[in-house]
Amino acid sequence: MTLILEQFLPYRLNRLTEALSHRVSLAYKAEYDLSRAEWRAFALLGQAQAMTATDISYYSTMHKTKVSRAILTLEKRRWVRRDVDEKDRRLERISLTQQGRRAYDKLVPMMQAEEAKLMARLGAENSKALQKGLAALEEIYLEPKVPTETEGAE
Amino acid sequence: MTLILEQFLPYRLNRLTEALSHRVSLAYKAEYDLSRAEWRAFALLGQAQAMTATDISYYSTMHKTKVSRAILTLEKRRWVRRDVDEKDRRLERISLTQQGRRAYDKLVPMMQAEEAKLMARLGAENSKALQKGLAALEEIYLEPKVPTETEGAE
DNA sequence: GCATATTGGTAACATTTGTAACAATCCCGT
DNA sequence: ACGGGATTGTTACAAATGTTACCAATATGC
Repeated sequence: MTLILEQFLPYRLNRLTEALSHRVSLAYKAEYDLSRAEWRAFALLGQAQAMTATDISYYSTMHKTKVSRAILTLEKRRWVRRDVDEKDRRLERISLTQQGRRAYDKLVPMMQAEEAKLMARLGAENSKALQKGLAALEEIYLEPKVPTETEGAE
Repeated sequence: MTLILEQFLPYRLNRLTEALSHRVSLAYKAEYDLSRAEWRAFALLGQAQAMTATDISYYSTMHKTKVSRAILTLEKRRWVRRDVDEKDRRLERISLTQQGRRAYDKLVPMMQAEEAKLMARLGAENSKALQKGLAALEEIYLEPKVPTETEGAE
């Protein structure tokens, strides 16, 4: 009785995630000395106009205290700012500052270049297969949840 | 200029890995109170006859001190044992004890059942696409480091 | 309206993790 | 055979992380 890890999905995903995340981190670490947590929060904020810390936590699958600290660091760099939501004053809507946006605009092309390079190496056919497979997985495991809902453990 | 994270491979992989790993962890946590690190080392050891800590570190993408500690814990449970390699006395060949093997034999079917359930939900076509895509990725990012002779059957 | 529960976010504390230094062993050229 | 350098694994200490408790604001139930 043996579990063949080379065929076991969590194992494969874990190794690939590690390898890819590490590769990509070289760019934002070298350029801006961002931690992984900071980069993840930052990238999310670059895409949305404003998010709450809870949103970031959900989409990044990072613990909320980790997010809290990442945001604090980004805030100190003046890359993000917070505005208390006037309708629900518990909420802090976090968004990029102009300075943050400039950094973002510089970082994104590097990431896209890396991604493009990868896709080229994969080839059209494999790339397509991958997209299809991942999309199917996401549909099963990442049912889009409304961000404001509570984080059920599972 | 925006990086669309839903299409960004490291982001997608990260979320999926988290979701799947968490799902799977429910089984070994509930049954045996294993940590993630312990489970990973354990699963590797179940598959090979014997591995060194360095091997485990490489294949699990875990830091070597983390591996060192996981092994210690497993050893205390009498699930694994170490034997100093007589040819190279720096090496410790780690392997499952009989007791460890029994636990492994109990755990593996649970994991396989989970995997099978997932594949069924994915469907044959998506599953095939996923396999293909991942295999291609692995070829690029996980160039097989030649396993040390330690891993081969002797 | 008022008490109570819930939510978003932070802080304090304890645990876990990684970095750096270490001992033991081996390798290799001389 | 010797010595510098590499490799394996552990440990001490510092940094990162998560658990828990907490505060403030809001929602809910009576």
